[in-house]
Amino acid sequence: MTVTRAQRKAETRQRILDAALRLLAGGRGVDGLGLREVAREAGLAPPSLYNHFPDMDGLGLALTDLACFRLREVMRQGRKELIVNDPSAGVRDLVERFFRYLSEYEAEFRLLIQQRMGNSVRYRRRIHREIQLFREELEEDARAVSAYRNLPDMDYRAASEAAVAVVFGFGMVALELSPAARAASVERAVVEVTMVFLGGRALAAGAQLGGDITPKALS
Amino acid sequence: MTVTRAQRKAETRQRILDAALRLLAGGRGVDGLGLREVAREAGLAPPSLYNHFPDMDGLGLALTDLACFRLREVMRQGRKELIVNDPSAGVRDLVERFFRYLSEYEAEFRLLIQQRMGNSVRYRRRIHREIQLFREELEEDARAVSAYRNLPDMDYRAASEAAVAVVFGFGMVALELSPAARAASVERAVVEVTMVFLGGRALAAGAQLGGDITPKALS
DNA sequence: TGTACATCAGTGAACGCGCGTTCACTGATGTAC
DNA sequence: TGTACATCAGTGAACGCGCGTTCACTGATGTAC
Repeated sequence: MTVTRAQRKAETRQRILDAALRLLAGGRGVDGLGLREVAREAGLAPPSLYNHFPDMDGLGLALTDLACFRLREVMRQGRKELIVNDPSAGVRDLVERFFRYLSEYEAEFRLLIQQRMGNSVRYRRRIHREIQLFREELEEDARAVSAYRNLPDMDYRAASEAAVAVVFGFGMVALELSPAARAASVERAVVEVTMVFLGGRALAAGAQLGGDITPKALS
Repeated sequence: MTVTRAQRKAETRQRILDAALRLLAGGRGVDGLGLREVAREAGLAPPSLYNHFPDMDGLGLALTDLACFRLREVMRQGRKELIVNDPSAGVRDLVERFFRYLSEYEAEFRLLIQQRMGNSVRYRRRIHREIQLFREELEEDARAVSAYRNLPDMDYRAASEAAVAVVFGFGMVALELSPAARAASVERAVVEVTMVFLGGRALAAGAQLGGDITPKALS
């Protein structure tokens, strides 16, 4: 079987993206990437990049898209039955999936977070939308649990938003940590996400700060 | 009264920092700041900056220090009596203080968040420490509430960590919002921080995800 | 299948530009006597 | 207080450098007949 020109082109494009991600893994920002540097890392002459991206900004956008796509792909794998049957296990699954994503695609996550605060409105919007999608899935999951268990409604939007903030907060801190320390964070992350959803229920039940709380017997 | 040379120097230094912050307010990262650009904005010749900072990295560090100092200064003003007497008002006060900080020192906050994910280990550590201090204060506040009201202990560390994540999460999103939209976020932020601490109590009381919750009567 | 032509991914050399930084110098401010 | 000298914040000119990008070209791959 022969390899077509289009296939080779696609491969080269991927090689460029991979090279860029390898450089980003070193901790630098996407703004700090040089065209010549990326070309060198990819084993190409500098002008070759223009055969694949209109300019450096285009490369940045492609990287951002890649990272958005991956985040969605990985975080979409939550199993609905697990979540409604055993919400605790569902939360643990979510957190563990996120930490696995983090260890496997660290550079991409770093890119997302940096670009989220970066200087391009376009990228920021793109990433914001992606995070919103993630939040909406969590919100749906929380709704599903309530429905399945006949629990009273709560502020699903607020709870899912807080949970996302907690998870991404862990992501940002985890980038500084050794693999061992990261593993130790998983438990705390589970605890904190659990707190958020329990707090959502408590608030809906009329609990107030400064008062105590009793769990009702599980049905 | 005459103005000493040292005073003039300090003023010029401040003018440089202000100029840099003004440029950062435009949305760019600190890495994107050019020495000539900052000098121009400050009304100085480019080499003058070397009389105040060893190099551009030194300027970046000074900006980071400034931003850290301000965050601490603003967030330290919480009143302990308010927190223990009326924890709900305490949370609201905290959130409102944060949003006021955000509107007044937006460029500095942006700088902090960008540098937190930036490429200098030094800056990252510096900012991480600062956020930890903020968290520890929150933790103390939560402990104080429990002690004052004879409530059972909870996981104060996890709760304060989650609360900080929520607050900073709002900060990051708020940077994209109009002042009106920001004002509307305040309520949601209050709700979410409340959820976190209520969830801390609920978890300590043995509540589980998927179960319901009853508040005990306030003592 | 063979030939002539078109396409186009990749290249080497060159462009103008703004960067951070250095340096010798200026002149006002500060200091010693 | 007056004078002579030292300090040092600020300057204008210049440095070498690497940047993103352009351009004419090469040669393998693809296509038409």
